[in-house]
Amino acid sequence: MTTDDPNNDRTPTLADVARLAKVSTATVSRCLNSPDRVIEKTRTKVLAAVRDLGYAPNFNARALAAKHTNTIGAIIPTMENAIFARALQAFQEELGGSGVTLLVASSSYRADLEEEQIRTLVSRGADGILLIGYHRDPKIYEFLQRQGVPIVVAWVFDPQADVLTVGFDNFTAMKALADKVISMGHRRIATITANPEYNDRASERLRGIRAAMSEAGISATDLSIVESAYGIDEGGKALEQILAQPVRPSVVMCGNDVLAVGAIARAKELGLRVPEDISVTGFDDIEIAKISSPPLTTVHVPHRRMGKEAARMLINLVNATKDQKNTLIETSLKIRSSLSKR
Amino acid sequence: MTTDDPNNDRTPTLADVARLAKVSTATVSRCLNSPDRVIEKTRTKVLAAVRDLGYAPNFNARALAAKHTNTIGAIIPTMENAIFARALQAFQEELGGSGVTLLVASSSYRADLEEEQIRTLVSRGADGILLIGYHRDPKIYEFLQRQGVPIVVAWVFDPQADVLTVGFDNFTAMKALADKVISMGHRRIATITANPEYNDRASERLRGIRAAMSEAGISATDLSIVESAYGIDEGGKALEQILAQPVRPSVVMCGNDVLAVGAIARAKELGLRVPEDISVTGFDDIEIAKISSPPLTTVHVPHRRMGKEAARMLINLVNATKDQKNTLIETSLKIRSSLSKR
DNA sequence: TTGTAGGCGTTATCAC
DNA sequence: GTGATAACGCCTACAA
Repeated sequence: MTTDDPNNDRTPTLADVARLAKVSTATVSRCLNSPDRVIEKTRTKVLAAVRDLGYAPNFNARALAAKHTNTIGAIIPTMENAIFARALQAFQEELGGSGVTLLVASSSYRADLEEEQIRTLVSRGADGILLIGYHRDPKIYEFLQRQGVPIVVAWVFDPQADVLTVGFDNFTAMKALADKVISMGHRRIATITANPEYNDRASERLRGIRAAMSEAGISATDLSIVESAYGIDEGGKALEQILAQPVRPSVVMCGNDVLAVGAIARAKELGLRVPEDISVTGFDDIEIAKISSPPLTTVHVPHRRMGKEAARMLINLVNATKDQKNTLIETSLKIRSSLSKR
Repeated sequence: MTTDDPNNDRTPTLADVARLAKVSTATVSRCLNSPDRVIEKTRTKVLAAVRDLGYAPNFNARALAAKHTNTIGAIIPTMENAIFARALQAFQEELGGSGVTLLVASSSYRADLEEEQIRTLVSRGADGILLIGYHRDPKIYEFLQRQGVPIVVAWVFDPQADVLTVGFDNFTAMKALADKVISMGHRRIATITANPEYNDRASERLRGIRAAMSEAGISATDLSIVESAYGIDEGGKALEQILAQPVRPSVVMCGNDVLAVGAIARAKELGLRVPEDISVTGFDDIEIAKISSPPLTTVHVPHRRMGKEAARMLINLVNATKDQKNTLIETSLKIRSSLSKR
């Protein structure tokens, strides 16, 4: 065998294909990327060589030369939650339909990890990035802008923001639920929320509850707040904290459905009846809300629609097809039996 | 400005850093990759330049030159299921601890998509890949081997397989549960399962039920099988199919917990009491199993441990640290009140 | 310890 | 329609 015999065991390259098909590497490249720019006969010849060699293009080399990757990244707080998973699935489906592949990372709700992952995604050449929630170090937005990587922020709707958002108004949505709760006679309210300091969805929802109470003339001191990580067990523990307080609330408004079903389960374990002894509400309307017993009163969020819309916006943004605008996703109240009159 | 003025708006490169720090690109590269191979003084100088420019290495260029990416890929059937999410989270945590980043893709339980994603991961230069389940076209294994990309297969334990596996024995685990079910007096059994043809976990579990029945001298005709996609609603629909059959079974053994809670919810909606009128079992022991009402009898699978172990094996495999061997993850029965004596 | 220079596999700009 | 050939940004012998 001569030195430049292509038939050794390293993975085949464009050059190998070109040699076998007796054309130039440029032609092979064209066959793969814009087949119509090459004559039928040579195309079949090249494609045959591709198949014979089991050639697969080297993505990194391609990205390096082409300066785009047909890849969009997404950073979600966690995969261990149907909420994000559902939206992400729709996001991916929509992307796939346009031939772009998705790169996912999860930040575990940690700002430092998220920042790291943003840099990773950028250095990997993501053509665009999906982020959850608006609140983060301004430097990150500057960085992204400098790098020329377009982003879309989901889960919030904010026409004021200087980035594109797709989502709903967390304040209004939770306020609507709180209005309903109050209209049913509840005065002493407890809430289980994520740390609102670094989570704008959580802080807006909390603000919604406060606004509703204030409007109804209920003292802010009648709201007791427990912060908790998201999780079923965590919801249960938070409920225990609430019950340990001197005055028992008549309703517990939870930051999401996962916390809520955890709270319900624990309440029942402790011998309380839901909703007779204590009402519970959630947020998101994921599948467990329906099968919970009692079924959960919650705010319905069309996650799949949001994911799909985010993908559409991002694709258009990357292609600079046209000016995109913020898009509002409508939410609605889902009243089920975990909430009853006081 | 001269033509080679670095101070324009394209993103900075190694060369820019080198110029600013007045060293060669090789030195900059070394500073970043093996800092100890360069003297303190020049290192600080270089690092300062890196910061000033906001330089971030181009991942694709690095991968192209270095021929490895410090990246491991994982393809899971779906993200919309806590089962995989939980294992994947642990997988990622373990990888992160070793400085390797994770690339995730989800195949939607479709063999064709999975194959495509495997090729994508390979062409992106993944140093190793995690796959779920052993059953797939042998050509894929050949391809992976030719490309020199090591893999680990999770969710199954099979010492016979010619690839590394980490998981449990689906047959034995489900048989143990079926043994228990039968010991409680059940004779007419129904099962809701994923299509066993392309899902070796499902087919092994089904085989486990059959073996237990056979050992107990129960006719195979006393098993009624309903195939279903995984999902809460799907579980409910499958239960309806079961109830529509002439003879009602006394127990429904589900392929996973998600199907099981869906079946329970639907049964209750239809006025049946669980377990008095019909018992239900699951598989996996995810969080909803505990909060289901009644709580779900199921097979406990330590998903996080499995994910962590998979990461460890893959890292060692990539580094060729030492010979890896198949590792067995122990499962256990979780008996809760959704199963009662016949 | 540091610098020089060739190469990694593609794409894209030119000619022809 | 096709073929040379120069980038793309980084790593890594090899030399100094």
